[in-house]
Amino acid sequence: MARAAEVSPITASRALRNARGVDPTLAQRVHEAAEQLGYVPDPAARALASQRSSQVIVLVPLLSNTLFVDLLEAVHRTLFPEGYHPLIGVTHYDSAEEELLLRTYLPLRPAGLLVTGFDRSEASGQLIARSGVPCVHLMETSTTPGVPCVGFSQHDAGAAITRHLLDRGRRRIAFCAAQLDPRVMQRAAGYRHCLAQAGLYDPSLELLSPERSSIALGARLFEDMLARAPDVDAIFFCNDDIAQGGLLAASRLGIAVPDRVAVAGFNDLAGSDQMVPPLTTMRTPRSEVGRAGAAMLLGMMRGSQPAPGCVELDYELVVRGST
Amino acid sequence: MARAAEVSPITASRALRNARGVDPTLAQRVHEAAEQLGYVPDPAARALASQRSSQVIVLVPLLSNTLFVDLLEAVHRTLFPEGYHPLIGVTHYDSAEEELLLRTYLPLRPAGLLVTGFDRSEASGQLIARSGVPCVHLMETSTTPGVPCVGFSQHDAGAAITRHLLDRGRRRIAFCAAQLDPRVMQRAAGYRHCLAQAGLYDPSLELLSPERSSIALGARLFEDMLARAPDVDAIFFCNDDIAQGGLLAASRLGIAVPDRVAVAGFNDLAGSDQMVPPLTTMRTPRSEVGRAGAAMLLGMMRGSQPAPGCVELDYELVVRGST
DNA sequence: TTGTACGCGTTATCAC
DNA sequence: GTGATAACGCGTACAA
Repeated sequence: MARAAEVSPITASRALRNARGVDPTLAQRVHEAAEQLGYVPDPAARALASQRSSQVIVLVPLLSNTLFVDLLEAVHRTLFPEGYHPLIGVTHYDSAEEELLLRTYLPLRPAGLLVTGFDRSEASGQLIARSGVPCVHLMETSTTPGVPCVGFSQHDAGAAITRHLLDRGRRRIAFCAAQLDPRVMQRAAGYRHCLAQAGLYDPSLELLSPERSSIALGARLFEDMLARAPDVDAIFFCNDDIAQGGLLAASRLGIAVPDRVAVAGFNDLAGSDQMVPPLTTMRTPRSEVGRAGAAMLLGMMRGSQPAPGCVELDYELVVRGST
Repeated sequence: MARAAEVSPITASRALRNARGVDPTLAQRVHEAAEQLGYVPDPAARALASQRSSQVIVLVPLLSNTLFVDLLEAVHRTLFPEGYHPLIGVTHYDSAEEELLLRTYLPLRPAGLLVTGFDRSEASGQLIARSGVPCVHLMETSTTPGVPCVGFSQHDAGAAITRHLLDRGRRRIAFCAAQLDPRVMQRAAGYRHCLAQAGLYDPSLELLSPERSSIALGARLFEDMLARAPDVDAIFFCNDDIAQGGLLAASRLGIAVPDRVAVAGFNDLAGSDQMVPPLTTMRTPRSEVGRAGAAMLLGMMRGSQPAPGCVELDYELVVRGST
């Protein structure tokens, strides 16, 4: 290949990497030769020599929540054109799985690492830190300075939608949650904070299930909640999927929404706008989190000087018929 | 590391790969030494020397359809414990994107390749063939012998659910579809075939939209279909998400399901059992497709002698309240 | 700006 | 069953 372009191998190498310090004429010749020969540099040899691959490990809890699909989509759109290749790992909210994924993929010497939230095992944290691989945390914000992260305040967003229910005149506002991951618990804290300030917090109106979030579970939680506290006049579901399940249960049981019970969700997932009635929810900036997080990582991978801090994004209340 | 175990590097290499022809005593010593040192073989060096990595490229059209998420989950569960690592690529039903992904990832010298269906560009097909990488096709079946694939007959499944509607006494059976990928069109063919045999095929009852499948689109298709042919007494939606949208539209418009119009979906996605009324649908074996496809690939990667052919799996009609 | 010499960490080959 | 040697195909470091 270098022969075809009549340059030394190293010049070809530099030209193909678009490294600086190569005569444009030679670079041109190299690119043409590569094109004609269909030459593609071997990523393995490249990784071995440079101790760095073009892969970026992206760890998400699930793919069954479209939230993370949107996030991944944005990450891909941002990284791929820059020559970095996302390698998706699914943790299932399991720190042991996350650790195994890190042990498996960190030896690939990835160029970067994108992880969800801050909650992980001690061992995982150390694996990341000792690897020296640039890492950005997504979906949450941190108060610790110097930690690269892009997210929004789950706490405040949870409080904001609770306040919306208060503003609608509701007084017996319940909270139904599943999964109970850190971000859900932060929303729960926001809910409590908001109601406590209003003097309306009642622990018996919280229904927390460790089960995997699903539409079917939402239906069950809705029924359980109404059976337990028939006087509830609003329910804040921690995620749109269980909120949709709640709305469907209401429809099945003939319970008027929002007249008898208002229903609010979280994340504005697909289909929420099509429910009957349409679901009030909090639109969270997951695509923007993916984009900005990947962009921050790009900077770090290329050796940005100023240590990037924490980027806090906005969420948006979407008021629809269910409240 | 080899020093620590007091053996030559090559013996260590063989021991760690569990290659045959190593004294169990030495192998033991090597494994212990690796354990103590926290030694992990470098995948890049391994790939460079052996011309083969442990990665398996998996190409799916979308992640927003939980069908493919289930598929990927099963693939991961099958490959990962065997030391192979799925690398997910999303094509968005775009052959140019698929080709780019192949051009990008094939140079990694993956151990195997898992692709969705048979419909791809000439160039993509050649890239795969010339790479020599073992490849299994998923979700469809092929009549061509010798092509490794795991799937089911989309055509017959489409015909079967249409027959169910006939059996329910419906005579004006419509077909609503989105996305219009090859598998959707095969279901359409099954629908036509079934109705034509019954002498009830009416092209004006087909509504095909190239738009991306979604709940919102399903609602729109439902309304359009009823406006166009008020005498429709059943609608077969090509996928559960648009079927769910149809049911929600019916609920919103006060159209009785199934009394006025029966509704059937396809794939049995999350939430279909929670609809009001619950959605009749075709349960497709995507997890089994993932598992069996990955298992077939495992055989090929390890050099199975008998060229694996086509595995055809079963689907299952799930009758619920909507019909 | 370009080139030389070397090494990255592992496995293939072939001898012992 | 085990080991010596070489090579995999690039990039780094330094020299020119």
